[in-house]
Amino acid sequence: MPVTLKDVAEKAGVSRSAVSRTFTEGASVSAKTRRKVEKAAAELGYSPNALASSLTTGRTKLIGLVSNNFHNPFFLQVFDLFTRLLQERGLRPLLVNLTDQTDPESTLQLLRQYSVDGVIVASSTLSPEFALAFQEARVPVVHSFGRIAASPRVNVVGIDNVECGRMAARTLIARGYKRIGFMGGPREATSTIDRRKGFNEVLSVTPGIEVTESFATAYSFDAGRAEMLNLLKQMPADAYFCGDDVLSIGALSAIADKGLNVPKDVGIIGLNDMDMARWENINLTTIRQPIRQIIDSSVELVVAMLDKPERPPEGRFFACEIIERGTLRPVKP
Amino acid sequence: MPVTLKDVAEKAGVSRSAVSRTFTEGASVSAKTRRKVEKAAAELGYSPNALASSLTTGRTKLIGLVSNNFHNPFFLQVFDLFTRLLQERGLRPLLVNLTDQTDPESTLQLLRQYSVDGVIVASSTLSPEFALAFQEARVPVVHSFGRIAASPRVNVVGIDNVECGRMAARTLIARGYKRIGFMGGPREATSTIDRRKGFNEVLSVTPGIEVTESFATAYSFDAGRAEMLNLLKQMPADAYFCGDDVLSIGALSAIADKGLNVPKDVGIIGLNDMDMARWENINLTTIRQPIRQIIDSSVELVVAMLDKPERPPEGRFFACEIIERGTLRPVKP
DNA sequence: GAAAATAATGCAACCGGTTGCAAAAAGCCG
DNA sequence: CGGCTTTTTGCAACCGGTTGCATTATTTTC
Repeated sequence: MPVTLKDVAEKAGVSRSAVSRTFTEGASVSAKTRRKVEKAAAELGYSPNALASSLTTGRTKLIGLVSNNFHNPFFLQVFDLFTRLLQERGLRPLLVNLTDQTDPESTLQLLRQYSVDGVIVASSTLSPEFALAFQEARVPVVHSFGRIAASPRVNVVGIDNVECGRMAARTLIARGYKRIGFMGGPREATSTIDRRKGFNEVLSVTPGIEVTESFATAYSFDAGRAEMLNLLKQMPADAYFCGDDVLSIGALSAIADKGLNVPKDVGIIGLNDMDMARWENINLTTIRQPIRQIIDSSVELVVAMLDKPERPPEGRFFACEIIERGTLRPVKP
Repeated sequence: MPVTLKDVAEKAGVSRSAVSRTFTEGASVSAKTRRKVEKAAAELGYSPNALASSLTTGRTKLIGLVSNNFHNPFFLQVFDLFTRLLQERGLRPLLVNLTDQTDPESTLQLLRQYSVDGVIVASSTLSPEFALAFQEARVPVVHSFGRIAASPRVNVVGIDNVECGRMAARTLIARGYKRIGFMGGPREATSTIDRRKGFNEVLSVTPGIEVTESFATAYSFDAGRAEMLNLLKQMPADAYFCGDDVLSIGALSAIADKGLNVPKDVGIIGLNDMDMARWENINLTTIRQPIRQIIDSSVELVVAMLDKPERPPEGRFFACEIIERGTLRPVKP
């Protein structure tokens, strides 16, 4: 039923090769032939089958977009940007929702069956090993929002979470908070581990600070709220560095429940600067992750891999900045 | 470089057909051959190329997932569910972000190039014509969150927005509100048109009610906030039915800014019951859209179309329910 | 205007699979 | 064990394209 190359060739009175060349960038076709072919193609409503051509060219222009963060509104922005940027380059995102299936094997196999040209792993919770499995299978891969490494074994684009931990600590110290809490995301997430490390690194060399720590079970509102409700049962700290923004918002709701005031009674600083953080009824002080740059760079990197698959892995990390809003008290004069 | 059917056939000492049959459900292969083939395949790490096989079978198991709602957090839930349900059935979502490109032609062509088996259009703002273009091109299509029609020309799954408008109106009347506002989404969105219709239908036959109406420029926080700030310049109504939840949250932030109390000074009812609506610091009274049922049903319908492409178009609509939370005053005793 | 260089074209093989068909192998029966 | 039925197997053609190569047409050059 769908119209093929052959149909167009017959209608235009030329060979199949001629039709194929008409639709191939930089192939040799005379103006006359091209005209005939284009006319026939338009009349028949022909458009070339990308999958058939991929058989010989070895390129599908499909990019696997793999994530396990379908509950964090921050990632809607991530998907929006990724899909737009990929589309702009003529690439097509094949979306994979990992749910709790974090073993790379089955995903690798799936994406191979579809001959994706490359893979983007968008996750701040997956271990570097996940992306590494693709790399080892010689599938071009970039881990976005992944863990920093001095000499990465796989392409990674993201932020320096250790440095973010330091920034958070310094910020809280500068505001004069003395009893400070780390309320991390899931214990095993690399982002949690790294942020905690940087955070403690600074606080441990600062005299007169009392540090506590706890972990939410997920990067989600409910987990943040539950954890903060728990913390509020005893005497809470003066201020918390929360695992991310959505966790922070959960914590804020718990604090409001208890009738405490933010930032007077408890201060909160988040991380991500998701769209919602600037909403006036949330107004969260947070550490901004330069999402646009991260995603731009990830796409650029995966495209570079397509052209040069043997390109050695690279790590690209972007600086974060503190976004001052209303959930921390002002710096002491 | 990747291992093919031929490699496996040679290693196993059988014909290519034998290998193909081993991996084809219900094909005739002896146990002995199957064993040999599976052993060879495992050793070589073979997995069949889904795209090559699609050439002859005519099935890619790719489903185009098309949306223009990448800014509404409600749709993260939508994408989560769609991808999970499709994956469970062995289907692969090819994601298309419409941005402002709402002309179906280029999307249709794109999805044809990739020979998608079917298409799901997930949008409450696109006109029915969008999905219709696929239908007319004989591409199995389902419009999710689309507009209700008595005898639809294309498969649609969603809610009855007119009835939702009525529900909202009745709810506000029951609470004793007299000065009532409709704060719609984009003027041209079918969902806006329909909700407004049902809303006015009820209010126009209720004596003693004063109705006003206005429209936000998008289903977004900022648009909701801007519109409400505008409304608050003059004397606002007692209660508003807002286009959707994210719009409602924007409106709530504007109201809080002005120092007014919800629900005492102004009442708000939204629509969707997105995850965020139940967050304790939002606590939005809203009309719940049965998202799970809608998406289940959409996937089921698109699968049914794959098996029977000539299936006549069907409309499936689900009932909504009022979710009482904190943004409307209680019913008068 | 003829020879040489360049461009355009079609043939045929190939990409990685599937499948109808006829031949071969295996199973069944008396 | 021979004849008959059923199952398994390989051959070869095909799905919808691309591409190297040899052939033919066109252009350039003197």
